Parts: sequence; C-alpha cells; structure tokens
Amino acid sequence: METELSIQQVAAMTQLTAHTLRYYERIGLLAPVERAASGHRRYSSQDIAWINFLTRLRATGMPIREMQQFAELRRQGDCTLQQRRQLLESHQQHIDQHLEELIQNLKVIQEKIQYYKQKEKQHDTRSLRESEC
Amino acid sequence: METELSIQQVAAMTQLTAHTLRYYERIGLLAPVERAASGHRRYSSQDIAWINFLTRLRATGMPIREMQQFAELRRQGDCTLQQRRQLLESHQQHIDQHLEELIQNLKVIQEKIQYYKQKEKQHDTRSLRESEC
DNA sequence: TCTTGACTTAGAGTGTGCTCTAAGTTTTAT
DNA sequence: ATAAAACTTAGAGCACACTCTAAGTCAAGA
Repeated sequence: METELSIQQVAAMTQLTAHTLRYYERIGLLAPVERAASGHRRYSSQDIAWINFLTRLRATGMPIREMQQFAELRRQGDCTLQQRRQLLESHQQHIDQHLEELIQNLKVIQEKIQYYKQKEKQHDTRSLRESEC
Repeated sequence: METELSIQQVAAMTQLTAHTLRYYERIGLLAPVERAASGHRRYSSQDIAWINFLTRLRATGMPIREMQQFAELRRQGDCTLQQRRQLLESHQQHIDQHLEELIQNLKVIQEKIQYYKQKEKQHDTRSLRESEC
C-alpha cells in the first residue's frame, strides 16, 4: 500500500515544519521524495519512518553532519550495514556518556534545591524577627 | 583565605576559555570580578564555585536567559531564596523530562543496532554465495 | 471563473552561545 | 632595556540548525 502524504500532513505527523522537511531533503537527510504530477511532494510511509528515526538521532544530539553520513550509507544499500551499525554504536556511547553527565549534574542541582530549602527555613525565622523582605 | 586567580588559571580550572569567562561576566552571569591594580581580573574561590555551578546548569540545557535570571536573583540576596529554589525545581523537571526522552530514544537506537546485527548475518551469508560488496 | 490557500525554488535571515579580532596596556623573563 | 606573553576593551564573526521570504505555480471550493 502506497501512502501518499502531502508535506503538510507529514509536518503534522512528525512535528517538523514543511520548511524543515524541505531543508532535510535539500541537505540529503532524505533522498529526493516522490512527486505528484503537479510537482508537489508525496511522502511514503517509509519516508515517515525514516524521518521519525532521524528525529530520534537529533533528539539524542547527533549532529546533522553525522546524520548525513548515516543517510548516505543507507542509500548505498545492504553493503553498508556494518558501517551503519558502527555509527549507531558510537552514537550510543555518546548518549550513554551524556546520560551519565546529566544524572550527575541533576544530582548536584537537587542538592542545591535541598540546601535552599534548609536555608529558606533559617531565613524565614530570622526575617520574621527582623521583618525583612 | 582570598584565592586570587588569573583568568587563564580559571580557564584551565573550569574548561571555559578566557573569552567565555569575559563573556559570562559581560552578560551578567558573573558579577563584576575583582581586579588587580593593573586592571586584570582576579577570581576568588567563590567565583570558581559559582562558575562550576553555572556550567552544570548549561550542561543540563538551561538557556543563558534563565541563568541570567538566576544570577540576578542570587545577587539580590537571601530574600530570593524561594524564587531561586523554584527556578531550580522547574529546571529539574525539564531535566527529568529530557532524561526520559533520551532513554526512550536510546532504546529505539539500541533496537536498530540489534536489527542491523541480525541483518548483517543474513547479508554475510548471502554475499558469500553471490560474492557481492 | 475566481479567489484562497498550499505548493514550488533559491537564497537570505535568525537565535543561541560562543569565539575571535584589533588595538592598545601590563607583566615577566632575559 | 627590551622582547614576548598575557591582559584589557568594544565589537565583529562564526557554527549550527533551522526558519523565513520572494516570486511564482497549482489546486480546490463558491
């Protein structure tokens, strides 16, 4: 079954703008999308799946450059399976590292919040006495 | 004890550049730093601690604008403790959400890696027969 | 048929967060 | 004393990832 979606429909589905979809195609993240007789883009369900995967790569911090490489490998077919896997594994490591840092930083921020809570209490009683603020 | 560090020393300690340290001061993330008689900046250990905390906020995705607000509240003293806590709590929620998304996206990427591994095997046996690639 | 709105392209513009330049002063090592 | 390195400022420039504009074509409803 050939799904045939307009750029606006795809924009709505993927949370990207029509501008961004054209941009992604222009820079090679998407292979040239099929066209209606009028020249308007018609996206297939495979296109949508690919766009959604691209979005996950972006959301996990992969730079556009690397996504372009990945898209190019994909276009070259099954002989690049290993390279694509390696690229994703390398990206996975970056995500793991980022997650670790994020969790560590979150911890410190949570400690600061606790510190503020404590200091707020002290300050409250003091400012009641001295009617500050 | 008054630690008196030059901008290069602080740059080395914080992994920021001297340029960035001046930039942070210029935009109000740092209150005007003390100066030597020559006009050169001299950073205190409190400055370092604050810069390190700022770096954690940045690393967890807080926009500069929000960091500026936070820095301003801090300058206003103890009466803004509650507001500062609320700002951090709101940021904490953003981090939590981001972590959740990251983990979900990571999962999908890991699945793709597994899928590639499987497909690689199939492809390997087939390409041996047909001597492709 | 007309009008409204969506589509097309090439290319310019934007926001964020730095990052660097230029021109001049200060410090430090020889 | 002098050269090299580090500091200062104001402001320009840059990388990234979009985001929008202009000028024109196409499509769908009244």
